[in-house]
Amino acid sequence: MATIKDVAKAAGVAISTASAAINRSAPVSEEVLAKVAEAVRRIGYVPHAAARSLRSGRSNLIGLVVPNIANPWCGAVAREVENACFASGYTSVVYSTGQDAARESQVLEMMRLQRVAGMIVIPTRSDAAHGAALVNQIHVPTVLLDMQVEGLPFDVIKTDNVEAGRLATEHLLALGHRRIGIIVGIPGLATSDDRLAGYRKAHTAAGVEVDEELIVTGGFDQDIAHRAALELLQREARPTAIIAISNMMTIGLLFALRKLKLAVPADISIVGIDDLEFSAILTPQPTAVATPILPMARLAIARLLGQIEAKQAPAGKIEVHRPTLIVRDSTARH
Amino acid sequence: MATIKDVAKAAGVAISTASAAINRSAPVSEEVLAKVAEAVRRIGYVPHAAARSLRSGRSNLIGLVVPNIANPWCGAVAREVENACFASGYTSVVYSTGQDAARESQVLEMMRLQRVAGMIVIPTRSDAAHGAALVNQIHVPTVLLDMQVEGLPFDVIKTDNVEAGRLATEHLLALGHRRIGIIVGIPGLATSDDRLAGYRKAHTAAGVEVDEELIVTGGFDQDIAHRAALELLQREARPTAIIAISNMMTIGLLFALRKLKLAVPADISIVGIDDLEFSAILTPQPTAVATPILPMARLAIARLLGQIEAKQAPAGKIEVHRPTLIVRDSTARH
DNA sequence: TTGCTTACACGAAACGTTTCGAATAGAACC
DNA sequence: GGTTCTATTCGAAACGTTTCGTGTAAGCAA
Repeated sequence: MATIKDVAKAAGVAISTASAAINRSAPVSEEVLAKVAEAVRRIGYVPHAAARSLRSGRSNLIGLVVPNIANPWCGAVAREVENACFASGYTSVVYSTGQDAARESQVLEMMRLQRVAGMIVIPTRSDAAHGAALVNQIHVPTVLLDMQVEGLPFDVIKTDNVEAGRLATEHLLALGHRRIGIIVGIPGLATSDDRLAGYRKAHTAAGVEVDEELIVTGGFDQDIAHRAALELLQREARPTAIIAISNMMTIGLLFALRKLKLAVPADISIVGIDDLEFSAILTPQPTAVATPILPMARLAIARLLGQIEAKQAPAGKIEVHRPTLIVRDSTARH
Repeated sequence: MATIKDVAKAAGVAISTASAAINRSAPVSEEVLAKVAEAVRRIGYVPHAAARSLRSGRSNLIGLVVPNIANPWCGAVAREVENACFASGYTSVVYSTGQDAARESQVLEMMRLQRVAGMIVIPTRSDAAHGAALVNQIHVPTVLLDMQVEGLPFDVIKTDNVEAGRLATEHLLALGHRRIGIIVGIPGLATSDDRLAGYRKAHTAAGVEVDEELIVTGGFDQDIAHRAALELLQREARPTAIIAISNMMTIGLLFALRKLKLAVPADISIVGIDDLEFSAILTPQPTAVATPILPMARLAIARLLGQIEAKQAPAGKIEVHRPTLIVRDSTARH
């Protein structure tokens, strides 16, 4: 494959001159500029990113660490990141953690191997122990998306998860529901815990006592949430409404309802947190608390690129975006 | 950041010995092996992928070029590719083309810049002109997924799209439908053309004439398909059944039906090509022709890695996977 | 013309690896 | 004890860039 040496030879200039012409990194005469450009075109020269990054010490790789790239929610983030990277001459490399801390550690190691210039990370855990482990593994500008990690000094872009849980619950309480089930994810995970906290907060505000029995753990997967929902729905004293705290969990819940032939919202009301892109074609259309994932993703990558280019340290700033309740047909008065 | 030089110094050996010990690329005594391993651990050394690939001429990057990573279908492919890459010490870099040839060209240029070891490409076009353009841009082992490109000498892993179109149509014809609409994607694109060909084939086999008016072009996007579906559905002489040839198009179609308050399958029957993962929670559950995307993706990456490691040339083999009809509730006798 | 500046072009070093031929040391053989 | 072999270790070159200190010719002021 053609190298810059070939370009230099073809253009009849020194290698360093060719480099300067290609990168416009030093003054070069119009004449030489044209000769080099022509040579590049003729030879079909494309610089070698690895060599470039090795010498310059600057990488053009941006790491994206998500729970699961097959999840459309993550896909949307990836798309935004990819777009922004492309526009700025970076290339994104994506890895999925499967929401598993050990795997996350391996993935971060890979990122280190590739010497990414910076990372956007949706973490697997949010506790201090996890933060302590991670702080030694991350040596590049990083922006945490969707979730804060205790003790990690990076910028965070997240949703107000307490508010998200509160909005969903408040809506159901206002409709007269008093036995509201909630399927949470992994305990100890901030997104999950916070949304549950919002659930409690709404209850307190309404003066309704929380029945701890109605809080079930479902994991963030569709399958596990599905099983948890089945269990919850088949109890003697069934809740009159259920909240699922993530998109995949909502699908699992809807599947369980379908299986048990329960009518929504006649038999039971449903609220999902995180909206489903295809909710318009569901029957009934699910009431949901939407989180502004696209703007958040865009902001995250913009922040990251800013930190990389300006070599400015992260402010450790936590930016919280407001979720919004979208009332549709899956919730009714009780 | 620590380099192999630091490791060598810490272990009290030469750089080349350290390299040999780390990579097990040459015989090294047990004693030195242990010393080097210990040094690596203590210093926290992680090799520099760029330097390594520069010197060795081998890259550990695998390129994945898809229409749109936010599309769950592509996400599923990405996940499989990522998994296989991870297991073999490669890292995948994903780029979306937006089904646009110009963008695809830019993306391939990026892949070239990164000197990927190989690529899995879901092409944007399949005609010979496109093949002629692409053949000059691709210089690494490549496997084409989902679609063949005329004149490109690579292995292809695809579905039998004619059969997919035929299965969907045959099913509807067997149910007594005679006016079957079909929303196709971009004309000239093999997946689209072939599925349409299957539609014609089924008609011929059943001795039913095709009404060309019922073939509308919708693009692969949800929005465009949605508009095309609306147009088709609001005609004087409405078809009694409609086929959508991709997952996103099916969503667009379902949305249009919902908007027009048409009952499925009472008013009209629906078949989608490519199954929707969440079809279980739709009402009615859509009859679909499923394509084995996961096995195909797994096969593609396995093939590619094989070609890269064995340095064996692609056989130019076209592997065709069978689609299967899954009858659910969206189709009824006419 | 001389001296000084400006504008550009050049050559060589360096980035962190791998690779390969050469060096060394001990073991085995005669 | 010298020679040959084997097993390991070493040193230096090379991969394709960027970067930086020098060199040089033209332009300008004196």
